[in-house]
Amino acid sequence: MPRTEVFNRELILSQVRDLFWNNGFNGTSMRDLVETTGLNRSSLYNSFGNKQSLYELVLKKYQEENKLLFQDALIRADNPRQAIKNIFENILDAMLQDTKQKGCFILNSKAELSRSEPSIRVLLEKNEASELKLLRNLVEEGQDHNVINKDSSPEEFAYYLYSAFQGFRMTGILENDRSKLQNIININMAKLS
Amino acid sequence: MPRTEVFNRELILSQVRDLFWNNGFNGTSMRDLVETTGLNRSSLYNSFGNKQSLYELVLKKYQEENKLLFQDALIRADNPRQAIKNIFENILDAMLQDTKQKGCFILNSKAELSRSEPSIRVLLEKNEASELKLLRNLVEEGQDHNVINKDSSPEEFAYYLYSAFQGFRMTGILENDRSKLQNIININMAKLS
DNA sequence: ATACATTTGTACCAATCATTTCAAAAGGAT
DNA sequence: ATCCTTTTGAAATGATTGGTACAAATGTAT
Repeated sequence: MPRTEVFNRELILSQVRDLFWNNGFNGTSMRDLVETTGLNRSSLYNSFGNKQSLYELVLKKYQEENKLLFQDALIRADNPRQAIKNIFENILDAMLQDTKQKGCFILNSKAELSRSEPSIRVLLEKNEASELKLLRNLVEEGQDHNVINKDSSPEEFAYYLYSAFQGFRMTGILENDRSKLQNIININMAKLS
Repeated sequence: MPRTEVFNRELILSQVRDLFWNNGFNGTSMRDLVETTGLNRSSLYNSFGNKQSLYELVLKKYQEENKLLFQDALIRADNPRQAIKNIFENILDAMLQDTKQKGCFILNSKAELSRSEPSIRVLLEKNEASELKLLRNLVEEGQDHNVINKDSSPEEFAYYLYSAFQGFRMTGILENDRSKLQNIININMAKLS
């Protein structure tokens, strides 16, 4: 019965994500999206809704991909302390691979839209809560196994690490010297052991 | 000979700064600026140039004000280690006073414009360089006076602190619980002594 | 009071914005 | 091959964008 979509949905969403990521919501026009995806204006609206829903769609997608960065770090780790270091280094690798130095899409959204778009704020708060939870559990486990010190509570260390990750990503926007960035990781990690 | 301006230049620039700070460059229209300043469109252009120059003007202004936050911290400090703590706490106070949770104007600019506006990038790079220099000197002095440990070089600690400040400000956008934020400061400071 | 440089108010500009309209094209099911 | 639903293409919508033109108002200096 129906005619089927001819485009690669994943590819289109990646292109949309990169555009919003680089230029922000207000710095990206539907015209830009049409041009870089090669999709027709109608197809874009028909398949993904309006500009706002398109943005939320790719922000959610990015948040999921970001979670994978965390999960990969956990899988590769021998212990919780190593897992946290792996998270830092996964972020570092992502930063060095991003030659345009777009920073973190989540943080860019936070800076641009957390005050003006309640629905975006909700997405950001959910992301914060889930990251904090993961970190809290990781620290707790690490303290149980004596690979993380008990100078602060899991909750406190979690906030500290969450803050450190954000600073690390923001620093990477103007700085792409691997050794300077690695040094930041090292000092942060030193506080845990 | 000439007719003189009737408006309060400082007040106008504060209003412009707050608008750009809250909504970003692309999220703020000249119409918005006219409405909130109460100034006429012509006066705005005549006295401050176009939108871009207006933005750069208030970003520079903010960077200067931000520097005062640092200098105040130095003045109030007994030693370099205390000075760094004071910087953190000056930032904390500024964050708690800002009920709209706009974050840091410099970081918002970095997220939104560092890639698309070369002249803004230059301003941001200058700011980074001057902050790093101040922190490096502070750490060096602190190490000389044995109030900061020598686990890392002044340069390394400076980058670490610069990164920590940024993370701290970004965290404050969604979080305004004083004790949670104070806790982040405490853990960061613990790494120095 | 007159002259004059500057600021201000109003109106306007073309370009771009997000979104919609609607007919044409397309492809799977019968 | 025909039907039918969906995806497309092109054009147009009204609103808003940043910026300008120009005359009127204004205040200082003479």
